[in-house]
Amino acid sequence: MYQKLKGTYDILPSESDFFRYVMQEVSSIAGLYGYKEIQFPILEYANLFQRGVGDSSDIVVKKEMYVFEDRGHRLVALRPEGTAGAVRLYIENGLHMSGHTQRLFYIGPMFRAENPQAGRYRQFTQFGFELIGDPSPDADVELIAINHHLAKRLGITGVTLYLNSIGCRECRPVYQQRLTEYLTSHKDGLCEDCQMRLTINPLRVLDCKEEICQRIVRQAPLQYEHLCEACQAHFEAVKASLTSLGIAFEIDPYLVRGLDYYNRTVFEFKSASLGAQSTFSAGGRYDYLVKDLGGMDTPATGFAMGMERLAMVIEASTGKKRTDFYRPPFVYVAGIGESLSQAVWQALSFLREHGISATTEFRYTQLKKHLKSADKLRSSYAVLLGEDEVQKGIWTLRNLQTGEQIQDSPAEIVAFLRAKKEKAD
RNA sequence: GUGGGUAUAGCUCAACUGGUGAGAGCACCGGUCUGUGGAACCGGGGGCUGUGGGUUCAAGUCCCACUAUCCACCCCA
Repeated sequence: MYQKLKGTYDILPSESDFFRYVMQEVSSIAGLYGYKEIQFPILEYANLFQRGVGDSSDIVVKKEMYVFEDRGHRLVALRPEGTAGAVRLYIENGLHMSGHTQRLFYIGPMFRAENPQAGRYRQFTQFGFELIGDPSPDADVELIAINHHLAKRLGITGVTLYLNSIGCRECRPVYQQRLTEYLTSHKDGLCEDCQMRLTINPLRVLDCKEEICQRIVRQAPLQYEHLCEACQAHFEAVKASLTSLGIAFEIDPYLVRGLDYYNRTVFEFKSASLGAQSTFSAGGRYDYLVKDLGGMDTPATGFAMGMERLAMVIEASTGKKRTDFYRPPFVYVAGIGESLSQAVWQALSFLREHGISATTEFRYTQLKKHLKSADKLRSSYAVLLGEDEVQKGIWTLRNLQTGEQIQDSPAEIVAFLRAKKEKAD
């Protein structure tokens, strides 16, 4: 038997309405904030991601990218994240020439060759929001506000927003220097991994979970205490704006982003209901990336949300299962007897033309079978079509919850159903 | 890449310390019931017990390897 690849998953027909609901809510929020959807390839030149994501990120260092040579001997990769592709799209299509800030969002599959775990897949879905061209603190705040709004809209509870500033290319090296000095002086007390991190990316030592490292880290100098004036002002403005919007946050001085391109504001939304992979949305400012990828010097900020994790959070906080979102066809058409195919088709078409979802089982001729099918599909109504109805040119409509039946002309019944359907929606 | 748990029907799980043809519930199909479903009753199909080796008179059960899956580390959405 063929099996799906490790770290991938199937969405079954009983679950797909749930995911569609989540996606619709997200794109509806995007619309409310004036974000336009963009689409870019899943497959790109591998060096776009190597540049974009950064050489010290684990995606590159630990070879978590799906990279291969295509038939033209081009080195290509399945995108491990969306920002690099979005920025490439921005630059290649000259969107900066439009003269205003670009508010973009995307949704789609991402790929990382990691070992799967609860809430972590090799193929997963992210929706990302990117705000390109605005350096203001309030641009960062807008993205956080979108997360906040979305959580509220989806009925998510028990989430915490963690916030930090990681400085800029002016103040970060100064801080890193101090941090490195401090950590080097305590090198012997650090775990093996951290001794290595010390040379690659000392910031990573900060969120090491080893107790021996934690003891040293607790005394370490903190970035947000060593911000330059401009970064300090930016960070204060973000905090002030969040406070005035009534969005609660916690400063996490050890919050560091895995991707190299971030500066200043970084944030994560975590849920206690998720297990070890508790972050379901994360983002921050990336003022250097556009230029690094060959564009003009352009400030930018954004975030990405993991759909699978978001789905788990929704289930945990609403108590609903994904199958609870299933939407059955509204009407089931039951053709009773032989040679009714034409009448059944006419009824189905008439219903569908009026926006009413309808289905049938062509293979059944007995009413009993039909009703069982309608029951299994969980349809609300059944249209009964036998020789009587066909001769008289009427339909019998059965309410499948109450068993109530009425007979009327197709036009009247469709009008009735449309009213009922609007109520149900 | 590393560590631990698990692997029996489509799903959830049984099968005493190894011992006669591997069971149940749900689901599925059919019948009781040829224009009235959800219930009940009766019947039916389905499993080389994850794969491959080994120990034994005898393996679903014990041992080894592999694979898959879950959880965790690393890291991340």
